[in-house]
Amino acid sequence: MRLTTKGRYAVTAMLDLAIHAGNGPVSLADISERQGISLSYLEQLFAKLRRNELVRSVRGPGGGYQLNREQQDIDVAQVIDAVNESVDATGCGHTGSCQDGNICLTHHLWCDLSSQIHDFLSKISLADLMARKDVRSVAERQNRGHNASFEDSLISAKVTV
Amino acid sequence: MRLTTKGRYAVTAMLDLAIHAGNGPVSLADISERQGISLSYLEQLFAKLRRNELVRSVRGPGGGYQLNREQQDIDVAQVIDAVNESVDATGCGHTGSCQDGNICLTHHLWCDLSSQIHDFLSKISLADLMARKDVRSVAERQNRGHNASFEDSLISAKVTV
DNA sequence: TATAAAGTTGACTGTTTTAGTTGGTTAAAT
DNA sequence: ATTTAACCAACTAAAACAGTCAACTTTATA
Repeated sequence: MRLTTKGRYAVTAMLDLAIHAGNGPVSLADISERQGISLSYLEQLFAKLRRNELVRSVRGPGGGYQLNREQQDIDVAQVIDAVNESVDATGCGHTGSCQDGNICLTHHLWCDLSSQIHDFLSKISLADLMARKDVRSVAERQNRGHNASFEDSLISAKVTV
Repeated sequence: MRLTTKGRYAVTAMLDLAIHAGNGPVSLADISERQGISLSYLEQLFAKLRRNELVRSVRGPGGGYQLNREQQDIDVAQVIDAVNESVDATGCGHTGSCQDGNICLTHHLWCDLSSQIHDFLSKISLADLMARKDVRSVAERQNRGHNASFEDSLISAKVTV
């Protein structure tokens, strides 16, 4: 199991997409600038996110990416699964052949851990993240830092509830 | 964050140590044979486990390793922390400087996940694992497979409760 | 229609980690 | 003295990570 910047970047980028939705497609260049993630690396990640039908793309000028489902229907586990090869803590991929055909001494422990993590992450949707105070204040800071129009910011968007 | 064979090996080896306690020190060669882990790799792992005072060693013939505390006082999180550099899901090591000095959009999410995992793993002790049916049946199989005396097996040991 | 913005794809690269191996040295029991 | 086993350090092959680079295709718009 691994959770590295790859999975973190993917979730961050998807959240950025959710935050800046409503003004049409969001370009990877914008996400790159706001979140400090290399553009070329984002391209790789979004190729996977698109293959997993979490986002859809619009080509040409003014194009970019959009969420392919409602914010409450995309959870963090799905995003990480899309770019990583799943959050599996076992060494055998749940097949149970960890020690030459048989299960190893700690097989069930890692199964339990895997489902624990997956449960936790799958219960958090992009909508849930958007609602969090800490997320909103960071988003606000990021919008101030750049040439974002006030219209484009989290506060003025319909997100304000 | 990463949980690979390194951490899994460490927990498996510690559990093997717990299972075969009571017959004096357990040699790494025995663990290597039973659990299918390279001897030299075990040496590296046990160097860290010893530095973290989870095990103590006895040198010379008949020597080996023993748990340095009671089985119920060693939990899975401690073992993984000893060989890995902790189960931290953040990229900044909880410092909060993920995006040039400030926290990134998803910082708190990874903090939450980290404590979730740590909580889960720290509540499972070696004694807990020993009590599990699946662990005991695997241990039994492993003892049958080798030249282990019946005295040495999990069932005949005082573990039977 | 030319141009520029943006996605799409594939190959490549430096670095780190993993999972070992090799080859020794010490310490202690026989 | 010999053997057993812990200790230790250096090295390695393979993989993954994080990212770069270059060459496309699609599409809006001037």
